[in-house]
Amino acid sequence: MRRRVEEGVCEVDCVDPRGVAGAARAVPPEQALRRAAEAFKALANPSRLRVLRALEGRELCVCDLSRVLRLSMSGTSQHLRDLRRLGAIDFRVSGKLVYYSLADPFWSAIAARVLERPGNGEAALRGPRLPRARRVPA
Amino acid sequence: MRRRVEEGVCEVDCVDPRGVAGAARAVPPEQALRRAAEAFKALANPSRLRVLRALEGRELCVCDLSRVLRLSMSGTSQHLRDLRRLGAIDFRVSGKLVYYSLADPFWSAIAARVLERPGNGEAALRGPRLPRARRVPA
DNA sequence: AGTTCGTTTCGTTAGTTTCTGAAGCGTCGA
DNA sequence: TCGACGCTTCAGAAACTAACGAAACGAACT
Repeated sequence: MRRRVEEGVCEVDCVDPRGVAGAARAVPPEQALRRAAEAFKALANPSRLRVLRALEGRELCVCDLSRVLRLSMSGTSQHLRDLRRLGAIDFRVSGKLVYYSLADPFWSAIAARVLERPGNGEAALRGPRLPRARRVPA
Repeated sequence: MRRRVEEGVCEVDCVDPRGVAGAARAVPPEQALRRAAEAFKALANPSRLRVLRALEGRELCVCDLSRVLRLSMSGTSQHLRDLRRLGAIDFRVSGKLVYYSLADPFWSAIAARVLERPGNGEAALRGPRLPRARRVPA
């Protein structure tokens, strides 16, 4: 006796309506989620993390940074733009050179915490296959 | 009198060889960077952040979660796989249902910190154009 | 003025992410 | 033992990302 299965919805009001309601209340508004996701995206790249470390305690021009990143200067410039949008770095122009430096320590601190985490995100590199569920009595 | 400009490299040994050397020393090894970037990638999505909040203090089955995410069940399942790879969540099978819950508080704490940041990553949403440099004497 | 050169922007290409729907797996209840 | 159903996996479409080289921009020299 099918109910709403036709509509791609599981059972009537599904397993735990109160849990769902509570969860819905606990979830931040869409815009905050999008913002935070954007921020994490800015950190989600090895070259950009490299920049945050390279600038720890020093300022460097784009040219030198591109050497540290082993990346073309235009590629480097684009990563720097992303980090600048995040607010993680700032720059200063002196003649022909543009010197970048850390701006908001919040972001470099977060990067550092994840980088220094013992066996950091190691799980994230385990092959695509995950151990399958072991059955547990209700 | 051109030097190495032909090769796409800026000037001889560029602006600040000592800074470059220091930065190169400060930068973590490639693998650590890749791992951390993977971890941040797992957090860099509004739906996955939503999951981490929804599971705060409760466990939910995939079916209910897909309702909270307003997403197909298969899409939900894939996000859960990613978070599981990260080690952020865990699951428990009971009959036909699979209940997911938070595992390592490290990751949900990081997500929370960024989500709760006042005006979090707001910069990251400023239009693509950034204010251009103001000149500053050397 | 004209050239040089560091930096940024643009245009393109290759690779990645995210979603949906279909097919498959495994458990429960009839 | 069969069908129903929750969940996962697969396959494919659409959108996005990361890299490069070419072109543009602008400050500093001649």
